[in-house]
Amino acid sequence: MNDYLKHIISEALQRLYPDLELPEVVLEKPRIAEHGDLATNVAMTLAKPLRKPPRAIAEELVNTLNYDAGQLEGIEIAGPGFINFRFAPNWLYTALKGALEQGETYGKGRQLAGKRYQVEFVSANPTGPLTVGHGRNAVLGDTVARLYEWVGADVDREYYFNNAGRQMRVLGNSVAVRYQQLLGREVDLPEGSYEGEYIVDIARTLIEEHKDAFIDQPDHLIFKETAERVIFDDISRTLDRMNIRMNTYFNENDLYENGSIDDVLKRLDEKGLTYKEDGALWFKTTSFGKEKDTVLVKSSGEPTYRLPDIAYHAHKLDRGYDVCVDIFGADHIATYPDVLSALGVLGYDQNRVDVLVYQFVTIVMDGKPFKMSTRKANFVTLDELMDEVGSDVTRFFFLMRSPGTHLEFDIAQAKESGEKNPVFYLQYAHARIKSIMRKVEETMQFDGEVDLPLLQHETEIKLMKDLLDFPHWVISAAMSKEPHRLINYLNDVAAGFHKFYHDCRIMGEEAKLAQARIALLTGVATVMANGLTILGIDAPDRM
RNA sequence: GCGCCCGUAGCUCAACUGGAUAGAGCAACUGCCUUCUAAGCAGUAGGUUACAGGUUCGAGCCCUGUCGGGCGUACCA
Repeated sequence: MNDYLKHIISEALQRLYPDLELPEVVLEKPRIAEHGDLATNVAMTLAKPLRKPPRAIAEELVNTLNYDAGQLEGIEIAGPGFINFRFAPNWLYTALKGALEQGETYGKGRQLAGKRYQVEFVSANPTGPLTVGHGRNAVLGDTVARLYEWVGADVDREYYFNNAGRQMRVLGNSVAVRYQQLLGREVDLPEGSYEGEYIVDIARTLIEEHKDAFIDQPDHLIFKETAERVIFDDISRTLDRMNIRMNTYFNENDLYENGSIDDVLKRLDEKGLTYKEDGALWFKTTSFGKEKDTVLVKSSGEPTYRLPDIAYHAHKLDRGYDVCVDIFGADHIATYPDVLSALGVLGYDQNRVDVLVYQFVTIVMDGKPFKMSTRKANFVTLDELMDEVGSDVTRFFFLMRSPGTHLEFDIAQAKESGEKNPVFYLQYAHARIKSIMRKVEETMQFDGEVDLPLLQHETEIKLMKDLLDFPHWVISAAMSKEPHRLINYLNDVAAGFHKFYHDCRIMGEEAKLAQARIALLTGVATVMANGLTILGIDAPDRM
């Protein structure tokens, strides 16, 4: 319908004003239902170049418009010069029928068909369990990946980690100290160690497996390696509970072993963009508008994290992805321009790297902001949260707000809210429909074709129109990387259904009407189920 | 100091990236269950979109400045 209108409008404009450079015709759904189904503002945008009042242009345009009366019921000029289009009811029924035929594929698009996408997210180093602080990253990344899949892309999910840095050494030592303590040695945990109880658990498993074999070798790699293994197991179990399955875990160390790091250094050097000073190797970021140059290799010979970051992105693009998407919090925003600059220098198309930056989550506990620290072990893990509220509520909570705004996560409220949490509003709509279906199946019999035009009630019309918007919102959420748009939409659909539930009945109605209504509800259930699937949230048949 | 993000109802947040009368959920108040799930529906109340200018047919959204908050600004990750 959208394309059809665009087409006839452009055509009319061409006939009216042959000399004019055609503007892009924008159609949008008016916020207010009385304003029709779709509206365009072309008349207003043309007011200036044509030096005519917008309403006059709109009138000329409407008069020359060639349209099929079977598709459009009415065209009006309103306000400062909007042209409002009203669809013929027939169009609505045909479209609904089409949606019903698609069933669980309804809403799938082909916008990114044939494209290979990679989404890199979570990427927490294995120093401790995932906390609610990681939750937003994990859920956003996975859901954006699902959205890309839904619009046709082939998507890989990747977890990038580093097990070689200072923090990991501290981790290994923390385990070693706990190990010694458990075996009766008087050793103090050094300042800055990991204090969490899980460290003691890891030490305990080491004792079970090896007794006191390593009591005099606190520097033995087994401490770090065991910790890493146990913690990674824990992390992937947590992700699994949240319906997140990674395709690959990429170790930063591979970039050193496969030569990517050296390769990047060499190629940057060939472009004359690096130099040595004070024993360190610098990247001339000033030539890209930054105030200072950036250190790539410290005077100690150790690279800064920026160098592997660059190499990692180059490596990802070399692996053949059309687009690589990073999900990260506002604190990492600074690295992004450097990586992009470097990739540009290395000859990559910078548009192949895309970033979703989300604002921080403020944890509120006992009514006060709560600063978490993995090291100091004052944190709430995602597992603990899911024990309380389940994974549906957890996912929903992180998705319901725009990534660009700060998210306040009140632990107490999330735990309390349980049943009255907004996610239940959506699930309830689905369960309620399924319940009706079960009842109807037992008591009513339908034969013959469904007669959709029997759906005439105001709330039925509204519902039908809402259902037909689903594909639009999937695309919108995917392309903007803003899953909350889909949530807002599903909320509207659920509200429309709940209203329908009160306005219209099925059991006790005349059979043909009941049959048509069941068809409509099938559509609603489909949209709710498909939408919740995209969000990684269960659509229960009963609650 | 400089850079990025944010500031919308008492609270938490929307507003499809410049459209028509700024909307939901909590919290408050009022109604609606002998009929398909009241985890619901209908209604009342709540706003100078932080402030001051500017751009244009039109601004919560764009530009400038001010105030307030967050994050950066490391030879830390």
